Amino acid sequence: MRLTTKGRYAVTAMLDLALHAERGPISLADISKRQDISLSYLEQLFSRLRQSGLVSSVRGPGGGYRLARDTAEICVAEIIDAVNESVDATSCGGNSDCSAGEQCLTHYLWTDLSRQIHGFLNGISLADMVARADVQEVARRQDGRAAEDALDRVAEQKVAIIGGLQ
Amino acid sequence: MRLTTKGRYAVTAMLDLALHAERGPISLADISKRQDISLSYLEQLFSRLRQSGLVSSVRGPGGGYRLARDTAEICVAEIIDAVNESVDATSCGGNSDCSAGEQCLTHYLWTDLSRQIHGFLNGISLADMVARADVQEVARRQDGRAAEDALDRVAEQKVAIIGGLQ
DNA sequence: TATATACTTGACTGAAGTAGTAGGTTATTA
DNA sequence: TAATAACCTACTACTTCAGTCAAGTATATA
Repeated sequence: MRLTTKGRYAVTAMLDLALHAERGPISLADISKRQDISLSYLEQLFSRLRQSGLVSSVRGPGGGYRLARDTAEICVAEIIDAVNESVDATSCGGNSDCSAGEQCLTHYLWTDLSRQIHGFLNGISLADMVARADVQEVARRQDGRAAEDALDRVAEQKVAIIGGLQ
Repeated sequence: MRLTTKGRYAVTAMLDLALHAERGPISLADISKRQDISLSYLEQLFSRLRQSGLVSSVRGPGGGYRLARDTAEICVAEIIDAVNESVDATSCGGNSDCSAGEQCLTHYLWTDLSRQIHGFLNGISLADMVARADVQEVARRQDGRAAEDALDRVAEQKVAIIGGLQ
C-alpha cells in the first residue's frame, strides 16, 4: 500500500475540476497554475483518469477536461485506483499466500486495515469535498491569486506596449 | 504514506515474539524460519525495534530477543513507526505547506485519513492479536511445521551417522 | 486554409526507497 | 575455547516516483 503525490495530485486535480465545472472544459494549464502541479505530470495522470472513464476531454482551443459523471457519483477511492495506487495493505492482494504459500500471521490485520481505508475513501465523493467549508476557503484563495496573476499579466503587457512606443 | 514488507515483517516478527514469549529469549534464526523472513533483514529491523525500546536483547548462545513491555502495552502503530514507516497520508507532515507554501485543496482529506489509520492501528495491541482465533490457528500450523522440520533434521543426522559407520 | 491552441504519446532521467546479501566483530555460555 | 547469536557496516539489484523533453495529432477560429 502506498499513497504518494500521484494519488494526492489526482484527487486535487479532480476536485479543481469539480470546483470550476461551470466554466466549461478546464485546461490542464489552468489546473497546473492553480494547484502548483507540473503540467507534464498532470498530462500523465489525466491520461489514466480518462482511460478509467472519470473525465472526458474536449480538444482544440478553449478545450480541456470535464468530469464524466456527477460530482456525487465520483468517490476518492476511484480516483486513487485510476492512477494505479493501491489502497490494499496486504502483500498477497488478498490471496492468502503471503508466507511460503500459506496465510501469514498478520494476514487478517492487513485485510481489516484495507477494509477500513477503502471504506473511508469510498464514502467520500467529490460533491462531499466541494461542500466542505475549508475546501471552499482554499479554493477562494486560489481563485483570487489567479485573478491577481491575470491582472499582473495585463499590467506587464501595458508596460511592454509603452516601452515599445518610446 | 506507505506500508510495505518492512512494516509488515516487523509486526509479524513482534507477534511471533509475543506468541513464544514463555520460551525465554527467541533467536532471529527461529523467527526467520517460522515466518519465512530473511535473517539479515530481520537483524536490520530488530536494530530499530531495539533502539525504539520495544525489545531487549540477550547475547550469546541461548540468547535472542524478548519484548520490552507487556503485550497489552505494545500497539501495532508503534511497531510500524519504529521501522520508519510513516502512516501519515499528508505530503506536508501536517505542516499545511503542501501547495506553494500554503494549504492544498485536499489537505483536510489526508489529515482525516491519517487520523483514521492511526486510530485503527493504535487501537490494536499485540495482546489483542495473540487473542485472535485466526492468529492462533496460523501459529499452531507454523509451530507444527517447525517441529516436523526438527524431526527431519534428526533423521538426516541419523542417516549421516549410519553413513559414517558404513 | 493556415495557424494557434490544446490534448496525446513515448522515451528518458535523477533521486530515493525496498529488499535484500555479504562479511565481519563482539559478547556469552557450555 | 568452540559454538552461538547479537551487532554492525557496506554494498547491490531493482523498482517506483516525480518530472522533463520532444514530437506528434486533432480542432476551432480568423
